[in-house]
Amino acid sequence: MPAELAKRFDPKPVETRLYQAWMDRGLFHAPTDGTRPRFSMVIPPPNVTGSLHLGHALNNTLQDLLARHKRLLGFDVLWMPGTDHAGISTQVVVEKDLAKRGKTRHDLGREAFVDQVWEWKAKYGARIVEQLQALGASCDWERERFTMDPGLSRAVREVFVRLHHQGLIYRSEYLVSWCPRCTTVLSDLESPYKLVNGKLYRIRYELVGGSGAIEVETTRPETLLGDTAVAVHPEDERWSRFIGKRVRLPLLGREIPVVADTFVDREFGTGAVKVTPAHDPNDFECGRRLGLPAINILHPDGRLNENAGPYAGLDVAEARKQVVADLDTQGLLSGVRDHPHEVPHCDRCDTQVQPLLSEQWFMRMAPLAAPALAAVREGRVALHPKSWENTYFHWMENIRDWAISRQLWWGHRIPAWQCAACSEWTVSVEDPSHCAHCGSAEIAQESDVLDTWFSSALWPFSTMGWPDETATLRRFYPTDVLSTAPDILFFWVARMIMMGLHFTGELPFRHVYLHALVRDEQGRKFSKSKGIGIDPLDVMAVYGTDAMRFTLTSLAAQGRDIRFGMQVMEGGRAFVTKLWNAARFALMNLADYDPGARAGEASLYDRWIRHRMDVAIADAHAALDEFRFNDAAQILYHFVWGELCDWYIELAKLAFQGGDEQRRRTAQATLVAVLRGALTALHPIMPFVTDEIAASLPDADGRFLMEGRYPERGGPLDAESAREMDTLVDVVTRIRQVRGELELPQPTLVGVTFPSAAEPFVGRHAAAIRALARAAQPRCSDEPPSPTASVVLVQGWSLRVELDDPRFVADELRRLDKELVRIDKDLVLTARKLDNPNFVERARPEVVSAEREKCAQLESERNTVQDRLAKLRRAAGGAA
RNA sequence: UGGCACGUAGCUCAGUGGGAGAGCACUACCUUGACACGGUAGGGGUCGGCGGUUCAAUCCCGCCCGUGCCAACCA
Repeated sequence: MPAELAKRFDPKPVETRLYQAWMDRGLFHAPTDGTRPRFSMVIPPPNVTGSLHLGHALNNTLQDLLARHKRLLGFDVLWMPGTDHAGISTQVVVEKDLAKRGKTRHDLGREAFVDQVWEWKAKYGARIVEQLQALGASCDWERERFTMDPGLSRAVREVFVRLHHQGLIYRSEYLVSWCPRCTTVLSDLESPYKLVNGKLYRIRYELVGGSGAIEVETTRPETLLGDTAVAVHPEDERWSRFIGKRVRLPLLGREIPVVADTFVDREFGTGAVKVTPAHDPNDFECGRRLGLPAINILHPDGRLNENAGPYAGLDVAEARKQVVADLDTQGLLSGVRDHPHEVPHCDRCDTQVQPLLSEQWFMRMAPLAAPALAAVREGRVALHPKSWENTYFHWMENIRDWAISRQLWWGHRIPAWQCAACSEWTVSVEDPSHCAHCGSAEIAQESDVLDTWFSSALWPFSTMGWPDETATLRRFYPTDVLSTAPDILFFWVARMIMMGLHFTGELPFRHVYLHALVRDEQGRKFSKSKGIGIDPLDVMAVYGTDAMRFTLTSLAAQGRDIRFGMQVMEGGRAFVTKLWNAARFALMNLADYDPGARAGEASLYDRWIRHRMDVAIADAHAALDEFRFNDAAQILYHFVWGELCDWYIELAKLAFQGGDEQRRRTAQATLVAVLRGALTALHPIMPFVTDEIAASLPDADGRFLMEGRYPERGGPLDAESAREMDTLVDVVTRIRQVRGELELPQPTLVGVTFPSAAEPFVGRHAAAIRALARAAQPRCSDEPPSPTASVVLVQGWSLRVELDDPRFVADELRRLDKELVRIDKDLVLTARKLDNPNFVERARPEVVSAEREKCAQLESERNTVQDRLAKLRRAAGGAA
């Protein structure tokens, strides 16, 4: 029995109720013993400290769309959800919390602090999951994973140990990017460059023995405390006489050599550069080449250490001020100028990163990158949009070793133990009791943890139980699609490909969809720190989740960012409402619908709308196959609004209001079928409103849309029927145009006269023409038109709209003049082409003949219009 | 600095080697029994600029300008 639908759709209660019902029914759970085809994805695990932002909303809407789409195609779908432990972010959050109580993590000690983080996670970690659920995400929550779960932690250890044994993980002293606030090393990717209004200081280094000085320029004068050389270009004549001599380091008085190295840019500054191997990447390389010592002047917390002599204890900024002042008073500062330049900053806390020499664990990337590069190059993994592949190649070809250790407490502690007796490392999955090298029991585990991305790189298989050969892994790995933000292409996607290939021998996914960046109305990137952003939960509260999902989907064009302001939501909401109202109309007319009754022969209108639905759904599927989400949304929007509502429902009213019982029954059957088809097709984009409506349809059987299938295609619409429907649409549209152009008062019923050749057509569609064009009963006659008629050409017929009022003659003359101008304009363009012998000879024949046809058509129209104009003018003149 | 995108109606954006499209906004008319978050019609664009290829360029190519992303970065 059809239920009544409320006058307005109220999203909130429906969303809560339906989501719970879907969960209760277990619709999101993917069985491992299924026999149907399978489809799987892993969610990009959001940061456990995070909350849903619009980028997540977009990405997860699209993934949910794919998941539901595949279910409707009959796949067993696994969408694996979970969160990651976000080492630095989470630790920072909990530390801030502690700071409010005047404590640091060191007050608690490692173990107690980690307990504290787990507590925090238990309390707030579910927030992001709840938000995903509010979005409608149909993840298999029974399988939810966290990167620090025992199973995933075991996978991390397993991978670390295997890579270490394979020589792909090593420990080494290296110049790393160091965040003094977080007191940890950062990877290159975690330290983006930002423009800083720095200064360039010119400093004199006096030659030992006193015959002159070398001037160098630097943006970080305080690093001179760690200088171990001054370098010049070997072929630089200005400085060649200094090479091999020694200069006196200002302030500290240390003697350091002048060396030659080709890395020096002769064009820059004085052409001489101070060398600080412990605190600058270029200098580090130079120092290695020339065997220079490296003097570390920094404490991990960013203050200067004892090597800085009198400056020890100052932080970098203070030291810089002091050093500059001292240089100045000693007359060694010969210039200062502004020098804006790019300096790496900590991705998490925005502190300036300090290059620092330290012992770290590294992963050797080149051997892992090679097969991952080949996989994309050979198309075994496809990136969408394809334009990202170049970026991927470039990065992978120039890949550098990955610093994987982090000086944090929250994360996967590195499974390596150093022996107090022999200093060797023992690396093992199980905690060892003694040194593998000398047997000593005095071993201590490395205190560092692994970069969070190390565990994320294993996500597609660690979530499925690897290294065990689980049923889930067998059935759902490798996955089909990964959808994610382009800014983590290297952080995450590339590393997953490398790890997947290395450890499972398979690519972790076939397709990578890199979604658009969501910006605000001014085109700015959303940013937590700058307070720029729209909370998707606010959007959902105001407009409804379906409206937001639809809007985001319709804006998700490949290769383009999304500018999102609240007002772009209006369209999505209007569409939800339109669908709702169409359903209300249907239900009003389905009160006595009998699903069991044999439907009679379908009318042209019935067959047409079913066909249009088939086409729309097929087109939408083709769009989804190519990740053209916006096209899919637009195709279905146009079908529902522009065809179902604008035409079919208006035509169905005739069947419902007329007295023909058989026509009414077939229209009912068609309406139910088409509405259910439209709801099913839209369900992946707008799951809530569609399921809510579907449950009210008279053919509802208690199952949710997701448990069903897309409608099966009917036969094609025969050409003659298609043409007839086109003609009807044209006729109605042309009459409406005349009404509009002549500004006829809306309630006026106009008379319409067709040529007698149109009699069969008019006989079949008189009711439709009357209703849709607001016309009186159409007539058929070949008599010449009366002077007050407006004549339009449609599908070869000369159609008359009877105005019956001489006042409209002037309007009609104006309308015909306008028409003539348009025709003439087109005619000139066409004639110009046809007069060009090159066109006639070289253009494709079908183009030429089409042009000829058009020309003939235009000429005939022109004659008719001119003829009509002449007659009207004569009549008007005669009357005057 | 290099690579890659993008620049189309007032706004947000589709699109294509053979007469420029949608939604919103705007104008006019319409409170017709699904819907004013609506209906019908209409106005509005040298498709960033300059060259080139072509019978034909908004589309292909080159250069330039503007915007963005990615990568690198000279101390």
